[in-house]
Amino acid sequence: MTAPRTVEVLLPVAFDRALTYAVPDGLEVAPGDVVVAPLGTRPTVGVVWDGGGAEVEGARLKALLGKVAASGLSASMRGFVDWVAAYTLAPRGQVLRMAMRGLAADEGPREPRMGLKATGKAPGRRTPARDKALAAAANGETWSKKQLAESAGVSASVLDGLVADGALALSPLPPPPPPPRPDPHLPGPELSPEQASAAAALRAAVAARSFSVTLLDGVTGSGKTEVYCEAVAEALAQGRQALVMAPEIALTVPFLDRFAKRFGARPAVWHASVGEKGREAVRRGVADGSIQAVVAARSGLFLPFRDLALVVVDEEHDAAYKQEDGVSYNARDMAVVRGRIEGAAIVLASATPSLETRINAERGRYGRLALPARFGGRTMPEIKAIDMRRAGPVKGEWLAPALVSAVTQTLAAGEQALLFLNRRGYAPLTLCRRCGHRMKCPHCAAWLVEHRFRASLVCHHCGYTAHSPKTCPACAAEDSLVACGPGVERIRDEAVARFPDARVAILSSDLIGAGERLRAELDAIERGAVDIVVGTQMVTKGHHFPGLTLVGAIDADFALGAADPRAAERTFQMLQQVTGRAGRGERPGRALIQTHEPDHPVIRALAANDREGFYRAEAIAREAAMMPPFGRLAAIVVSAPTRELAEAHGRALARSAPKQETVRVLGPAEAPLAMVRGRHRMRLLVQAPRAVDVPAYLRSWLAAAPPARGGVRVAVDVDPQSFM
DNA sequence: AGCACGCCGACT
DNA sequence: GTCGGCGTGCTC
Repeated sequence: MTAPRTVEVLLPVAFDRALTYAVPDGLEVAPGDVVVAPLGTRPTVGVVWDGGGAEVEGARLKALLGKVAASGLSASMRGFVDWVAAYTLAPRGQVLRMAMRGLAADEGPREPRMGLKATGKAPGRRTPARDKALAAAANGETWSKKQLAESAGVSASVLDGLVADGALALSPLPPPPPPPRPDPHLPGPELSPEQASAAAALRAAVAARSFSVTLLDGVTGSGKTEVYCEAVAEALAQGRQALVMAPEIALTVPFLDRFAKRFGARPAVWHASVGEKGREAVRRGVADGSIQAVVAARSGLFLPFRDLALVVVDEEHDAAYKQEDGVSYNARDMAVVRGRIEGAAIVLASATPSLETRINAERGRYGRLALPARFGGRTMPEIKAIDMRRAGPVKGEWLAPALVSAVTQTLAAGEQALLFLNRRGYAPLTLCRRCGHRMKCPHCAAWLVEHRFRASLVCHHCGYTAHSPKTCPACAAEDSLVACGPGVERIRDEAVARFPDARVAILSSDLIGAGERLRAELDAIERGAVDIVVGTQMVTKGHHFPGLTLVGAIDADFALGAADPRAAERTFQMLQQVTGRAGRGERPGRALIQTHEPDHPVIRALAANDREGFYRAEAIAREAAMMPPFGRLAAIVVSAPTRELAEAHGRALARSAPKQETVRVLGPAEAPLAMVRGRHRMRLLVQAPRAVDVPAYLRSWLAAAPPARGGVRVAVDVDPQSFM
């Protein structure tokens, strides 16, 4: 008797090893095939992985249950899953799960959707609603239930009644026409000479049919989208596929419309709120090649493209590319890896590239295309700092006289002003005038932020919410609690008081809950129905406000003091993005930055419009802070139900770190506790020289680390945003 | 990720 | 006496 044929199958569960299964007679399977395998008590859909079978005692071997018609995973896709799992220290099955999203287990010929058709038979009973429905259906065509109900102006239950009566019958609907394909041969927009030469370089990178990474580094308003769309056009013209990734928030209708305008059809869309049906359709289309262009959030990187020519990572600096829960990865960097595996061209686009991408470009690892000027002869906004120590407002107000007069001029000219403050709510601190008590979060080491509109105090770290108290919880004094510092709500109040005739709108993520309301506000601003916008970082995402000519940054440098090694870079990026909103329309813009540190390098670089100088200085400062040769960063994230457990395990882990002289572990003391979704979190930071294999180091560390008990969980965040 | 197994509190 | 809470560990 011969040994049974076996295959290795990876299953989409949080499990690292592929399992060995017997292949029943008559079943032919090859690596990449989607199969059904028994796992524990349940049949589970998985993928045949390659690699020789490990020895398993015959008694424990189970047999595959069957094969699924769905398109499987190519060798390069399997390689990508393996690579990401190894790099992020995630179980391979968990990464496979991401690569299987949208996979329909019952994939095969679709059953036609059923519609309704008039039979010609008269219904048993006639009512006005039934007459309307039959009149609408009288053309003899098959209608979808929803369309028939809508066009007849009756409810679906009327139609159900007619079906029961035999006047309407179920009938298969013709298959929906395939969605229109984007057409790369439509004439593109007119490009400036700079845009045209960048576009030609990107087209060439795609035409080369090989792996490359190019930073498309263009100031706000330089027309990066038009440039990378030419690269997309090249990929489409070759009959190959293009993926455009954008931070979730940017996947808005205006963005898709811009794409549609260039290519005559909307791209396929892939993000969190696309339903299961839509996902299946996109996955299938991408796998069989019928979909050539996809616009996606970070998870789109795991789609099984048949012939991927190009990945564009728009706004590559955006923190939304980093996934923190489950498999922790940065989609921007994994895009580079995927490109290397697939032999695709990668374009990283940003007006404010991340430091690491700039450095990779400077060191020649990535190519760089620069668009240093705005499109259409428009100028960059003029930026001035207001020294709040010398020319600040009186106590209790937040708008400096110079900013107030600038707003006055702007309003008089019929233009829009934006007052930017990256702090939600009314006031970041509430304290007792009598005893000095500060309202703090019971879970985090953070102050509670007053939200006056909601009459509550909120922790912006963990979401803890309490009603605003009337008396001091420490000394019981009445009317002694005072709001300290500004949030956007407070700035709005001040703007309304200062400019009583102006129409003031507020734009912050607090509005997101009411998505409809946010859209209405954005529309109003775009139409010019708003004079002053008070907003958080939200305003930098996606939308264009052509009438905006003045930006005032209220508290520009408040984040600069933070211990975050990226504080300067983040602040510079944020202020560049915000000030870059001014003057995108017909009229030139300007920006005023209120600061207490006018001599800070970030503020000086902004005011001098010295982008290059800032990047150069910051790169040197960052290297110094990392103490060369240390460069790469990783974090071990400990989470636990209680603060004590998180701290105890964090300390135990730090003690157990392998003593490698070339790796530095920064202990729990340097990384403050936070609470996220009801769990206390602690981060241990790891610094290592570039030559060290960080994932391997972490793997060996965790293998020997004290076991996590009592609900403690340990996750690894190999920070790819480093100088690799 | 599921799902079973296991060991402690309030119910028919 | 059991039903069921979710902590722990396994999955060919």
